[in-house]
Amino acid sequence: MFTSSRMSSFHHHMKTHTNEKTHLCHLCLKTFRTVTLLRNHVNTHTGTRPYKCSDCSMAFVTSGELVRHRRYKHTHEKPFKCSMCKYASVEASKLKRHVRSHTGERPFQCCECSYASRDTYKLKRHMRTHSGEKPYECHVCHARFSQSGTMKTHTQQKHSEDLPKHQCPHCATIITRKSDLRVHIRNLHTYSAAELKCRYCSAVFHERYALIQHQKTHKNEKRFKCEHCSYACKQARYMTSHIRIHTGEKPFTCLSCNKCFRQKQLLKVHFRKYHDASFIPAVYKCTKCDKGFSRWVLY
DNA sequence: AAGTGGGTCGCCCTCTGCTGGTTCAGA
DNA sequence: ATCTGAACCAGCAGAGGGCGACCCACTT
Repeated sequence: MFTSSRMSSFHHHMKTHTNEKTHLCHLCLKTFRTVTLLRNHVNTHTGTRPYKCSDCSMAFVTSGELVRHRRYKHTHEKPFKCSMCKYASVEASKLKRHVRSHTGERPFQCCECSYASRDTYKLKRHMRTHSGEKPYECHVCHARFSQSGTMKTHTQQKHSEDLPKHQCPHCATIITRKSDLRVHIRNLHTYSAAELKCRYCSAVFHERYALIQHQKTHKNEKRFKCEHCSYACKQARYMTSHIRIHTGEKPFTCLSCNKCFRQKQLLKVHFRKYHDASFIPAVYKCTKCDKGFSRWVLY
């Protein structure tokens, strides 16, 4: 309800209800209620910005814009304070938008899917996922992206020489993206309540990285030891064939002369030597004593 | 009537962080 | 040859900063 002690103010107020816009912009034919509004509008055409900032080179059409600019850039005065957290903003609309992050309100519904956003920009940006629009192009390889940030990261990682690196605080690993470092820490350096057992011995760990480091110590170890002699080897398959020395087992039989062998390889060598007519043993000569060998392995 | 200050709506931008598919080296 | 898993990568959403344009009430 508008009240005023002055008749002029009352008349002025009443004009706001008439929608009477008599001031015409001769450049775009738009009409305005007051001369001031028209003048401000014409200034947007001409580029006239009478309100200049004393602390930087910015200039504005209206005094209100200047005040707001000064709050953002120079005074940092933030009159709109959130009652639920420490957030404060220069503009009421920003506070309104921020409050939605507390209430969960999402007034902007996508017409193509169930997504709803808290502000118009996010909905507009989301709509690109339906339209396939990719307005941002890499100036080097011309790859296209739907968001500027994605393009920026791409350019930095693919085409920049001094790209930032992220050192893991727990190990020597260096990872190019901060978010990937977080994944690395989560997967390898986070305490696990469940025991992580070494696949080669009885050791147990509660952190994956420690387990992996420990398992590496087994790498050159001859873990497979013969129960009957001092023989040891790195792989189980070698032990299987070694054990046949003690058991006398010879599972590979030559079909030409019925001779039996412990290893498939031994049978192969036998067959080529005694039954394969096309086989010509290669002669490998020692570079130092000129002695000849029929097999490279003996050399 | 003109000027001023506060307010609203809308647009665009950046920074940030998570997610899931792909690649590649080592087992 | 195959499997596994860590790092790489693009996609996409959340949050907030900054400005343009305009409107309105009040004061001068």
